[in-house]
Amino acid sequence: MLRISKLTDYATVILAALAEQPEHVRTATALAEETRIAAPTVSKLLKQLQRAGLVASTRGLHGGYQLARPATQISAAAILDALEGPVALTDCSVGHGNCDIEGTCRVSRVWQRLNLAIRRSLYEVSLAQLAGLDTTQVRLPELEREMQTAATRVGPSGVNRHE
Amino acid sequence: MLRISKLTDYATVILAALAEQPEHVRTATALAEETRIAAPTVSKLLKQLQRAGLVASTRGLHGGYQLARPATQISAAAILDALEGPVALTDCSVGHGNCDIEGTCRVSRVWQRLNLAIRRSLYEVSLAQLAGLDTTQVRLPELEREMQTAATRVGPSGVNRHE
DNA sequence: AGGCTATAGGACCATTTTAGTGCTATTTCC
DNA sequence: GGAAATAGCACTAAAATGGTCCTATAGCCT
Repeated sequence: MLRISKLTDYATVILAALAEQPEHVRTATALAEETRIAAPTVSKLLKQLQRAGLVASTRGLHGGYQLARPATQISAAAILDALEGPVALTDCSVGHGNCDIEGTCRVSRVWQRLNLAIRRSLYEVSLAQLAGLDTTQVRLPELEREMQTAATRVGPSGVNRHE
Repeated sequence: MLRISKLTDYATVILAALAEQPEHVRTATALAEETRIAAPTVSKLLKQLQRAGLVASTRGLHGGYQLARPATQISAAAILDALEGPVALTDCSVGHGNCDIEGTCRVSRVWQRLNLAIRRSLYEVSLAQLAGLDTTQVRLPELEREMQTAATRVGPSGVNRHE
């Protein structure tokens, strides 16, 4: 769990494709072929990304999509926000007013803190890094060592496939 | 998004209740009353937690549940693992063998890194901290400042309610 | 021994969320 | 005006989630 949706994963692949040639305008169908993702899905995702301001679109003949700003200025958090709304570990936040133990519940405070920790990590990673274009500066230094030690217990989780 | 399920949230509340009196054995129904969570749900969750080794159970008359080990030695990651399986940002990990762009996909590497960053945060927080019993040492120092600056843009997300 | 009280482990169903498709309107170039 | 593209919905199918119930088993007490 704590997974991102498949659509968000697709969106990342699409954005990464756009990031490789930022000034080149491409159509949704062209991107579908390039990424091997179903055309209607690509189209739908691009519309969402446009609304969120991550990609710019031109309509009409010879229209298409391109990144709205440099890949270095698009964070992973922005991508998640665009497709899934803001990160919130617990549902409680969208409250329906029926929490009985609200007053005595001390659990929330630290969930909130974790929430921010995760969000911070997502802010620090750019699309350029996700796409592998900015290899010089992946700013999660404290994790370099962790990656080796934790590889065994995380198992195949981190090995992503995109379809 | 990136939320934990409601059941995991419940589980945390239940565990927090157990953490307050670690040596006191309580029944599922007693915990249900205490936490105001529906009894069958509490029972179901406790069974899962028992299987995961987070709580110890005694059967028969005067049976019930208690923490299997001190609250300081139960991490948030362990709780999530128990209820939702290991954290994996992308579905790809549970592969069905139909990823077309596997070879050329450079996106995965950084998702993996983010995955570990998140996991690390979850490892560093114990049940004792979640329950507010161990206020002395909440080990996410770099976030203290972030919490203030980010409070505005995160909105009500972090304000949890438990029902 | 027998009954009461508790957990163990399923099977099961309703609801919600997610994924994916399709249709119509609009914009722009030729 | 027509062709090619995006914009914005509405809709359906499938999967995950949340929640309930039933039967089996273990332990204590009379």
